Amino acid sequence: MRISELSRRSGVPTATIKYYLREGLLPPGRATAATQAEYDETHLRRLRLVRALIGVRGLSVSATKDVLGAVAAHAGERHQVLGLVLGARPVDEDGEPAPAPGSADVDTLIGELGWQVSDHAPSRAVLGETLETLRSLGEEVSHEALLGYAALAERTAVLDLDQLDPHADPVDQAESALLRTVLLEPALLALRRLAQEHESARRNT
Amino acid sequence: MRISELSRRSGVPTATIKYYLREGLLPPGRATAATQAEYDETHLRRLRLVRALIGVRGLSVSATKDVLGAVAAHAGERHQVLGLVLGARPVDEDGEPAPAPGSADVDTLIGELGWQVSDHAPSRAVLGETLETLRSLGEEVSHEALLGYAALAERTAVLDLDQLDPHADPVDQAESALLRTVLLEPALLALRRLAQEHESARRNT
DNA sequence: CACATTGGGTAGTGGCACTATCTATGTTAG
DNA sequence: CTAACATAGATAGTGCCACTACCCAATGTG
Repeated sequence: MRISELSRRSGVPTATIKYYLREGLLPPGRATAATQAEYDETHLRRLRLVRALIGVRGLSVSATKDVLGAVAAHAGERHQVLGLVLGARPVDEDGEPAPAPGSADVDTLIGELGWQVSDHAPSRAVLGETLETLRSLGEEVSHEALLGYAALAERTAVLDLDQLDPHADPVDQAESALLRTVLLEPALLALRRLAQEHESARRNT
Repeated sequence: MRISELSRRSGVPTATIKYYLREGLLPPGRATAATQAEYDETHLRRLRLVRALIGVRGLSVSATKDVLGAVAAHAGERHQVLGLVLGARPVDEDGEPAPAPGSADVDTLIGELGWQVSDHAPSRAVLGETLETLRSLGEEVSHEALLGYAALAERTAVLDLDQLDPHADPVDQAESALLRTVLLEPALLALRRLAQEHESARRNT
């Protein structure tokens, strides 16, 4: 199909599609001539995926590019992909591992839980920073509470992985995992909010 | 204290503080003269809170204003506050309840769980939209899985509420709840990512 | 009473996600 | 075969947002 059909079927203006092509969010079509290119279903799917990541989850264009790049680079290594980027901190100038400043607290917690995660997982830093900020605002999260949250996170992760189709090919599986990891985030937070409202009402009897 | 001290103690430039004052994120100081106003510790705390919501959680300035306004308006009605705005959809032009398009799925789920949440909780819509988007991408979340996530969300909420100090005054309690609800979000998502990486590695033996 | 500081207001900046326009081709209906 | 229309690719422009810089009259301060 040509760009106008891609646009019509996705609801995304052609100008925006061209923009995504320039930014590398969408692979170029197969050029048939100097001013003609052919797109297929994979482009359409990718475009919808990009829109979902940007629109539903609120990722920036560059973060979206990083995420998609990570999936492409590590497809087949599911756990790598799952631990990756996403919320992520900008990497060092030189694009290297990034020191992972992860506070001692976080390291201790992960050790206690027996979790095996790579040293430079950006989530370590996110976790550390968030807890540090809360502490500075006088809202320390106790170690026990943290263990409780971690246990629930672990069960959530089990649920996440149970939903992957083990027969799908690695690339599809990685993409599916990505989609569910990232796009379910707003849903999980919404569930928490609703549960809080319910629980709070319950306690106030 | 005067604005320069507020700036020095918070690390926020005076120009930015003035901006927040204009935007209503920070209440004006007590004016002592035409070109002089006095700020106190509550301003400092509020300023740090604003910075945390914007910086750590990534809320926009206007969303931050809405959140803080909601807390002020509903302090004392903890469950109202907890269910409120936050991630939120922009309200209708007229600022009314907003129809809450919440899909039938979501209503069913909430009914099944026996949760008591207000009809116009924005989280309903967020949840519905997210699930709908995933479905359109061919990643349907089964009803059973959703029930599983909801159960975990409920336990998370219990943990959240357990950490509130029942002796604190309602306003402080509402603020504390807000802080923990909103600021813990990145931390909870980070825990999920780490848990996914661990669980995925574990399964791959 | 000289002078740096402040409150309040207005205008400017840089980044981001598009969006519009232009040109040199291509395609296609008649 | 050609006139009308649709690209691809490039460049420039737009609107919004979160600041940021500057200006002024009015202070407070040594």
